[in-house]
Amino acid sequence: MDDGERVRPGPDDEALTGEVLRRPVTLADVAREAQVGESTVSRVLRSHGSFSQKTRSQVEAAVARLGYVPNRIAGTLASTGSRLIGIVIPSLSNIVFPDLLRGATGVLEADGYQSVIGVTDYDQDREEALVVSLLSWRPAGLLVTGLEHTPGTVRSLRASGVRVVELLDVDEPGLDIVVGYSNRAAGAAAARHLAGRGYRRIGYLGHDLSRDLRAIKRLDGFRGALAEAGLALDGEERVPAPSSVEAGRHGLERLLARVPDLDAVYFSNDDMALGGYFHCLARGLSIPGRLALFGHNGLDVGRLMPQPLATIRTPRVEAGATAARLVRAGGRREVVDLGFALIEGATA
Amino acid sequence: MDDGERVRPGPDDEALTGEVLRRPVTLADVAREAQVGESTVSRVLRSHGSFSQKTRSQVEAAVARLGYVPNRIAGTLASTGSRLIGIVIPSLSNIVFPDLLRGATGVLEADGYQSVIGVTDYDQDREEALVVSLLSWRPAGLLVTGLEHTPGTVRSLRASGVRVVELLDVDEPGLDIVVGYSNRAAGAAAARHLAGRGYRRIGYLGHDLSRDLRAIKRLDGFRGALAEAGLALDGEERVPAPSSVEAGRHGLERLLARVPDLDAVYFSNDDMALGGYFHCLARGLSIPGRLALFGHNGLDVGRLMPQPLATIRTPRVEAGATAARLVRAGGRREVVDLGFALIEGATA
DNA sequence: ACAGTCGTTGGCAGCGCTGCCAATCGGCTT
DNA sequence: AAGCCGATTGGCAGCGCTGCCAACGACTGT
Repeated sequence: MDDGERVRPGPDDEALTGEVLRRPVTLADVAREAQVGESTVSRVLRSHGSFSQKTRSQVEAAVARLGYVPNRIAGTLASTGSRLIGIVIPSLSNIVFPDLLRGATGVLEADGYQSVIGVTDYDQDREEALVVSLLSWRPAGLLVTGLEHTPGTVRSLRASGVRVVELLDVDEPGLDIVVGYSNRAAGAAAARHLAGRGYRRIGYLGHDLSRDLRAIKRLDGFRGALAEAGLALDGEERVPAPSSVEAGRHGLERLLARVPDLDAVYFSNDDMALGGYFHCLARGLSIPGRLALFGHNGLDVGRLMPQPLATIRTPRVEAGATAARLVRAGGRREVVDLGFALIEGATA
Repeated sequence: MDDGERVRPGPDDEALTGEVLRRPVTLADVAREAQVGESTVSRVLRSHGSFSQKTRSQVEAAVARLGYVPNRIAGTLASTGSRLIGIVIPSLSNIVFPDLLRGATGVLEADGYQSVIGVTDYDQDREEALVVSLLSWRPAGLLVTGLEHTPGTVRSLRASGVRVVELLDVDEPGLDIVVGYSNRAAGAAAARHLAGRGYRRIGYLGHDLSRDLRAIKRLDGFRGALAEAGLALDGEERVPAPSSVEAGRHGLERLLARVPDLDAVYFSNDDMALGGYFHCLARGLSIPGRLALFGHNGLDVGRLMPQPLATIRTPRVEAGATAARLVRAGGRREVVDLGFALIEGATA
């Protein structure tokens, strides 16, 4: 094959070069190999525009022969908008957020998008830095958890002009699209359930809430509904650590030590509740006779305990999937409340 | 400020334009605003090369005034190597993989890298497609789970020249860097533990192993060590579904129905074992008197059960972190066996 | 006073691809 | 037979940034 002068060594004219030294294959190489123009190769690879069937096969053959992998960095720069979606979550330790990711990546990967993730560790300043960092990749959209952000984060988000979906909370106004459920309402539903069942000495066991705004809202809703039922929290314990089974187990022990005559406990989430359940099992406390337990999230594990956990199932995977769908659509600002479901279980 | 002819509208010369219509701020805008050259701005922003303190402040002021966010797409194209690391995992439902991600993102984010993730759903063909897709972003490195890949995946990986780390398994030769532990050895250790404790009627409860090669290796190691102790598996049940607490609970029920006189069960992982534990609790089977349980992974939840789960703690977060460190280093091919720890617990 | 140095700085050619536009080619209409 | 139209194709100017190189003082040593 003669293609005249060549500016720099190409992959096809130096059989002696080791693989590693060889320069990457570019679209121009494919064009030369397939005897067509660069734009034609580009069109074929993206199935965009028109070209003959013959051209298509030539290009595909050349691509296979050279092992060409398109460079999306270049493609993105040249066109407008990338196929990247940034996802910002507070943690990976709590299964809630992997669930969110799962919902989102499922939809995104099916459409040829890639997810770039960032983990804030519940730190709003870290979130701000991550948002800027993600925006520097010029993503097609951004999913962030929660509605509370620093002014800097809001400014960057606004200025970037990218579509933003805020997740898992609909209790405050959002920036653009909001997908989730009402944590206040969930807390209230839990309280009404417990009050309705006749529990009167109700306690609360939470984790470190200083950064978990949604857990605070649940507690807030819980307290409010309790008050409407003429009740109040009779005991409250907060473990100064992230939510975990361990915090739930040891926290309940401490809570009961301080307030022994509680007849029900509302936990900040299911992990905590599972820990509490284990504590009761270990101590031989009968459930719900001696003590009723109520969680939040509706994890699978709760459903499979010998006595299914009374809890609230939250739409985590659905929220991720819905967000992934909306973040690419051209629609306008909106709030999608996916609701939640109270699971009666057998522990309350 | 007079800067002569301008090719297209800039963000600073059309006060009447709405935010949305305004073209994004570029490095050239910052240079103009700061009265310096583009390369100078670039140097300042990357703290690379030399420049005066005065210049630095001018540039920083201009950046702040314009709200400039660097375009890493362009930066990556112009330079060599991106600040992206691709991470391919089989699932997000099993906490093992979020743990891996956690270890990796912790290290990567601290160094200004971003993680692009892909979920294969335990499908090797999907993995192949994802690898190509991730490579098209020209990542600085790639983390993939496991050592088994399609020929196509291997070819793409090799051809790309990017650093690859294979995770969570060291039982076969790898492509480049390998970080994990021996699943065979873990299975064997479990078997020796059970045999050593005097259990003789041993069963196995697994999930759908057709795609989970590491679980197969554990079972393989388990069987081997059992044989060395003069024992064999007396019962085996495989739930045709991904591992879950539910599969563990119902699977154990079926296993015991078929082989009632087992005195110990080895589970494919802790989720399954937890389900088994719940089944025993529900049925009032005493543990480990009537039946001993042994898991795999060493999840927190197992440690907090009324009777701590006998299991093997695997280095998941450490593997992610180690991989993240090595994938950027210039080192040579190597295998890093992080080992595992047998946790005696109280269920076996 | 002159050449050599070092710290700074700006200019500009790409990086690999896409979008736009013009050119080409058959086949058809009038 | 001339003119027209749609399908197909190639050329090339950027996209925003980095890397290289030359240029420019301000000093220094001789």
